[in-house]
Amino acid sequence: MLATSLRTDTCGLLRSQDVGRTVRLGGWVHRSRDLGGLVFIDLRDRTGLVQLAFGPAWSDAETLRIAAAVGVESVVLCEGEVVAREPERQNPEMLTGTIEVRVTSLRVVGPAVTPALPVARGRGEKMAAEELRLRHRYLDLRRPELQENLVLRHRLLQVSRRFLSDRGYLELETPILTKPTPEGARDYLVPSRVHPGEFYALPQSPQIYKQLFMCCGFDRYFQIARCFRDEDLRADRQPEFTQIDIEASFIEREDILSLAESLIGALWTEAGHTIPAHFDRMSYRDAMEFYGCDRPDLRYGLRLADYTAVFAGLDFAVTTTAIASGARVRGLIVPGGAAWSRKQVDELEALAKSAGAGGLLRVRHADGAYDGPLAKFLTDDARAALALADGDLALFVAAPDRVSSPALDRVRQECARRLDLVDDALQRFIVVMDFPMFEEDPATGALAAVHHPFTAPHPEDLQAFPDQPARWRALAYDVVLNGTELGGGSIRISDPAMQSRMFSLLGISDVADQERRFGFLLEGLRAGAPPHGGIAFGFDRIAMLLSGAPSLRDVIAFPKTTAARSLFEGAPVAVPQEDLAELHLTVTGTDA
RNA sequence: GGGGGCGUAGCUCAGUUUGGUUAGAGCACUCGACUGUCACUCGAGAGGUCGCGGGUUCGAGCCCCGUCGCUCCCGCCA
Repeated sequence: MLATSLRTDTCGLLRSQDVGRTVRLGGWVHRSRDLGGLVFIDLRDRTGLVQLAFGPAWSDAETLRIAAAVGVESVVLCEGEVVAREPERQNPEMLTGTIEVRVTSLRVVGPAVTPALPVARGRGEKMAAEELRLRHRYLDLRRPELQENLVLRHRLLQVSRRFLSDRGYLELETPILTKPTPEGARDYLVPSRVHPGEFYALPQSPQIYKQLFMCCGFDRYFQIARCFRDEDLRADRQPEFTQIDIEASFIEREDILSLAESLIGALWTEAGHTIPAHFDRMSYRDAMEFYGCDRPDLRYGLRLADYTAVFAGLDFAVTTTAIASGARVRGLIVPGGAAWSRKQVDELEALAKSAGAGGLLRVRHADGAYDGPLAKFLTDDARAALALADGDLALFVAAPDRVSSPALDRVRQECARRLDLVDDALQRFIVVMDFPMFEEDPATGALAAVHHPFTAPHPEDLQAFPDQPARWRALAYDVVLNGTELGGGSIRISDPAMQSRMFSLLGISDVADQERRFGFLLEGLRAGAPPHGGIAFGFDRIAMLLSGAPSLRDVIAFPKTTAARSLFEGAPVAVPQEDLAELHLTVTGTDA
């Protein structure tokens, strides 16, 4: 399939059945071994490696001379015969190890300077520093590991397209030059040359456009969409990233979720995994109550529980004061945790404190005795209620839920890590749903959208608490795997009056302001909008998980550093004054 | 914006704790030898702005101050 005018075959696919054939190959010199009279070259292309053999019995003197002299990473064309290797000369570590190509002619068509970092690594040899790998990406991307990652990425993209297209979803494109949105993440701005002082923004997501597609009747849309957010980076966060963006009309929540389950199933299948056809649903409320976070890792237990009743009657100021002020005492019981040293438990407390908790209460039960600062305050009833088994460590936070949840989440994760409870082979998918519509700023009381301002409120809550939006749940949902959010979406607001009310609740109460900022959505909704909703998956993150890569940078061909720079091509850069002038821009605040 | 880690030969690292002769090793590279290697082997050689700038000192890779880059985390990411 990959044969061309210059080659008959590719390196990595040659096998014993090719013995006797005369082949032409092209590739990169991966490694070479010059034994004097004999020369061996491992030739590499994207399909793998094959050993080229050069010897006086079949290669002429000039071919031998070239083979001995060619440097690694040079590109060569060769012709020769595929020969079976004698059993003792086979290399079981190579897929092509039962054969070799006895080369009769060799041409160096792309001589290479000595590579700045090694492409072929010896066993156990470390990779070059990531800074250098990014600086010399043209070499780093030659490594089979990264090639495999990008090939898997390609296959996942094709599976996504085929899957969605087969189900009637249309791949529709949306603009890259869009309108700035003051909400959410910072925009990347693009100055307009023809309109002085005006700017486009790169899209944070195609959200509004895909809703407009629904208003237009396209009914089912998808896009492998590049999105841009000008926020600080992480190992799993890049300034430009790819989403599988989906929207559909005349659907309800479960329609989208079952589509999501099937799509995830198709992607995981492509990567060689078998996963359940159905993901358990969990309410946001339960996720926070039992795991302290909205994307719990269910590969292990250590569930949180409410121990307020146990502490209510105790003569212990820390908990009684907290309970009196309306807080709860929540915590978890860690089997085996009693073996940890004072210092190890202190480290857990430090973790809880770094998440905002005032402290971490602890009591352990070992050799029939209760131990720890809390132990002497525990009555017999309290001990019975806790029901600690021998070897258990119990950890508590007495604080409002908004404090205890993140603190206990961190503690739970660290305990699981220490006890080696995290089974990497498990894939625990869940759908978290019924998120609150808004989160309240504790200082100002201002409402902010938990998902985004186009998410529909739960109809039950609209009915029950029409004037208490802080109590509304949203028709939003996240797909979560092992503590990682793979994607999320919602049923959207299709009623323009409701959408206008949403903007008001979020502080954009001026109608003219709403029209100026979101008029193009409101107009679309007013023109007749079907019930619709959708979901978007973080494609890079999925590719990262399925390839086993430790960083998003390993599944993106030319990624940015954590300072949002491209070390390879060198971006961003300063531009000449005259280019700025044409864009009506002046740069201030730099020393240049 | 804040905190942690790292920065020494083309690459990976040692040396920094306790300042002291000419800064070392492996791989890669150059030259030489070698007809069955597959991380070939053996011999020889070349290769250094110890990230950068300043300071302390008789003397700094090592101590101090500043700064740059990469990275991990917090904030941020509707």
